[in-house]
Amino acid sequence: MTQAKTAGRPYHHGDLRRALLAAAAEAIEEAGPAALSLRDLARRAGVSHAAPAHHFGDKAGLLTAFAAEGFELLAAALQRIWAETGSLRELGVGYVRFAVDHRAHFEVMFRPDLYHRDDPEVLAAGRRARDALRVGVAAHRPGGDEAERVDLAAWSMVHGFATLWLGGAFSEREVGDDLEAAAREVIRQVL
Amino acid sequence: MTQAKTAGRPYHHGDLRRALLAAAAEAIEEAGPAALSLRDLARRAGVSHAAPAHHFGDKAGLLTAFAAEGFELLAAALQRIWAETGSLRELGVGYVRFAVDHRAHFEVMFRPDLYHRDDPEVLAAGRRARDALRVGVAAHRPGGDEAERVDLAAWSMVHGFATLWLGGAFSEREVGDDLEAAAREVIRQVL
DNA sequence: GGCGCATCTTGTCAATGTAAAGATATGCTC
DNA sequence: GAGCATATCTTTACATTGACAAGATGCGCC
Repeated sequence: MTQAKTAGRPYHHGDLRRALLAAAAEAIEEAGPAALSLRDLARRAGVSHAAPAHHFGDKAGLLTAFAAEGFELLAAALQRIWAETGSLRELGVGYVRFAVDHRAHFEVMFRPDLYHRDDPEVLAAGRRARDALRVGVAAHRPGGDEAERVDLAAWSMVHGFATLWLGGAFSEREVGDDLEAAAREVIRQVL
Repeated sequence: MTQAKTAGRPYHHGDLRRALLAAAAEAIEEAGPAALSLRDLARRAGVSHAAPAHHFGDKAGLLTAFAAEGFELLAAALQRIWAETGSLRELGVGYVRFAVDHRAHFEVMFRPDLYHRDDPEVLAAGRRARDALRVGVAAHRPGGDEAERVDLAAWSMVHGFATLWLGGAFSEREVGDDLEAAAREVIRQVL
């Protein structure tokens, strides 16, 4: 027979890899990375529970690809912002904006115990994102050790702000509900 | 019979709750919170696989207690530092130091999808830690909105630095191997 | 001395990750 | 266009886990 038990479903999905990564984003946004289940992703994509293994090996393999995708997205977003505004502050706001808009990716990217941290693609994508941040600081404070320290401080700042916001650590009284406004005020403190 | 199958093990552990929390710290330091297994903790403590459920209900319950313990430890550490030095910078260094010295606790505390975020004990302990940070900023920059913004910036900064350090996001070239020195330099940027 | 209750064990079940082996489609070669 | 190698997906199976229920044990209190 040419059809599986579920009528209308072809034996070959066609674009399963992409579908699984999209399903992962959904699932993680709903319940966090800890609750992620490969079998649930397979169900969402309409394939058998063992299908994901072919594309990603194991669960960590899937999250590796997911993290790499996230770093690519972040690098692209930061490069676009820098090209359009040339503003270091906007670069920082963009970093925070990315964390909130791509919450699932962000939560996996910086949790390397969930994936294969030495995978070449993740490493390369991570470097691209990191470099996209660095150009802004280099332009703002050119030269030497000073720039290096400002760079670390700026990264720490926006990363911490994004992480705390996502974790719900800020009270309403502290930050209100306007993400970008709050981020801009905080970023101003370090520039 | 008064002995379980493993000779020498009494039926009652005596201090199982504390033993399980200690085992959790070990296990999480070894493999991260995602790989934590209640049955493994039970094995480490030398009790049956269902024993943890009595003290903590379920896995999230155990992590709730673990997070609360972490916030208590953090609050105590910060209060001690403030009392001894009265320095906002040292308060920040202490925050980073805590994250590294109590890595397992820190990694759970700010991941509320792992535990019961609305548990009264966690909420209270979290507030105590938060307040311990705030006093430093209030003393350093007294009065009004400005202090509020500096407070958020300082917290974001040290939290981001600690998180990125723990995640291995910094390269050796960027920070060297001296945690406190690197933290001090970065903190200086926001004060 | 006995009773109530907290503590811990044993047994069980559904769900999950992973591996192995088989089924099906796709594309390349001739 | 026929046949075959290979990528893709399914089925089956197994060990591990979290959670629940029911029973065993012993501590403390009257």
